[in-house]
Amino acid sequence: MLREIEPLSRQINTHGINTHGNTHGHAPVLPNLPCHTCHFRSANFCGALFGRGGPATAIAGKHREIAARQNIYRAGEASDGVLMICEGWAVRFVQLPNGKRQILSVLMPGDLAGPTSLVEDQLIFSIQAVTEVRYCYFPFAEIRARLHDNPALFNFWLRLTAAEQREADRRLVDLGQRTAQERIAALLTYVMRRCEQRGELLDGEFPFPLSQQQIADFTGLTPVHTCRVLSSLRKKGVCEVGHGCVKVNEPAELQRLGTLK
Amino acid sequence: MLREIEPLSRQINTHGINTHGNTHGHAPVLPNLPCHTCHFRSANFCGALFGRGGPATAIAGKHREIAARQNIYRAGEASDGVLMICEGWAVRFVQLPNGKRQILSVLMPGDLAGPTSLVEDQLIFSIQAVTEVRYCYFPFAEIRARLHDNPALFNFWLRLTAAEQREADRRLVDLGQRTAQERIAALLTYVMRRCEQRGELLDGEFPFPLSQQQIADFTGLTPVHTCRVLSSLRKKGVCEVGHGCVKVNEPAELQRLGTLK
DNA sequence: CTCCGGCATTGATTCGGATCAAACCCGCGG
DNA sequence: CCGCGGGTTTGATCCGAATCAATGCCGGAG
Repeated sequence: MLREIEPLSRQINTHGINTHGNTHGHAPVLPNLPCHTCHFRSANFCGALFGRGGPATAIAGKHREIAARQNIYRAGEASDGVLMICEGWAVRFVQLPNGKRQILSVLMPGDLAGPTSLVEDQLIFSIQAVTEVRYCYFPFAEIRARLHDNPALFNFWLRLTAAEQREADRRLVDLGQRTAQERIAALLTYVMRRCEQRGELLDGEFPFPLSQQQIADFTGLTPVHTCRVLSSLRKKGVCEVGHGCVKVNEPAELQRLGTLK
Repeated sequence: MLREIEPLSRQINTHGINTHGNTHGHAPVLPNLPCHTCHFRSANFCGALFGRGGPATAIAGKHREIAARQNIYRAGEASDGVLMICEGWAVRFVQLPNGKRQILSVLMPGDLAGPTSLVEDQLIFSIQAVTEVRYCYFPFAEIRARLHDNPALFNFWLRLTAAEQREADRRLVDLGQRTAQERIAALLTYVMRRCEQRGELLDGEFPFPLSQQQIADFTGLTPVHTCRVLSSLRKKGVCEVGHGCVKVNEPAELQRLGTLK
């Protein structure tokens, strides 16, 4: 059987959740969750930003929370800051006029959403919470100012943009050259790796809150065909996907399917 | 009739051209083409890098030249610098083990190749000259050092990475959601726009040295199907592609085909 | 408990693009 | 002048994924 992913709500905040698609500009700030209790206080971006034990309040990253399925950011809105996912999953996507959508990337805790948007601009993508999401918001001006006199942050930023570019390149190859099965296997492998790093991979099992529709939007397929591929993977005994998580029985085989060619 | 694209060779250098697939590390440096004669001396990257009329030699960007079809950079090679295309066209692509390739982006004069690789790394893509190419090479260390005390360069860099990201996102949508005709129309429109900016769009006609095979590799299609789509566009009277250039009869229609949905 | 609505599943059919194959065109070397 | 070879064109066929459609499966509201 598949382990359930526990909804990370509850103990934090069940009231006051934004339920009508607001942007981060309107999502409620959580007053009782300052940076010093945040999981990412000393990791990745925040670690570089704050330095070793420096005062977290210097650059007021504000924690906010938003319910699943709500938009965190909508394409075209004014954007004067960067946000980091602290808890939960989100997707960065482009909404097409004909109703289709392309998911550009999956955002997991620690990820910055649209980091290259350090330049104020009309962004073409939107961001939507997949699960309930707690995130943190940093104004451009603060970051840019600090990039100059904070070498750690500067290095982090260069590495980050490089990594984003490389990931985008990889996805381009996926969508341009690979079959449905390969794309889906690649996605599962990618998420598995990331969960492994976060210590969330237990016995081949890891949380996976994306719906089949969302997998389809990510891989450029239809939900129907996505379902068939997942069924096929299940029949082959490679893995099972559902109920908010994935159980991988044959990691090597999954890896092979996603890397091949 | 279609206007021929004049080979930009000749008056510069017909001897000494690298004809055996070397990397920039081995391509001959052109001693007689210092920065002060370069077309891009005061534009884009170089403009920001050198400042207003500052000494071009401070950061010795070295001009090199390479013949069409040769590799400028090969995936996996050590990379300790950034290169800028000064003259000619190149493509940035991923070579797959099964012989297929995915072209990630088309590089035209003024473009930086793999700019996000300011971090030394194993790059997953290669770069190949489409026409004869003259390019310029800048070591990472120099650029990084100058990013700190050169606000113009710093801003340029932020804008550049943002623009790259946005372009990658757009391509992801193309490959994930659009039909063959739409992808090809989008490519032609993109190149037309860029040529227009460079003043190379005359009477709907602009240089286009990509082969059908290369268009196919860019769009994730087969050369055969690419040919069919081009034929269809020709029959519709929208545009003609061939002999190194494109003649667009109905820009609005081409635009529509590439943007639609 | 039952009804209802959204997601997942499965089958039948269609269609866009790949693949296979043959001819064609044209520049080039001999 | 001829023959060669790489890229282009066109036709016939195949296949992967989309589309259309029906059924099943919960989970939540009443």
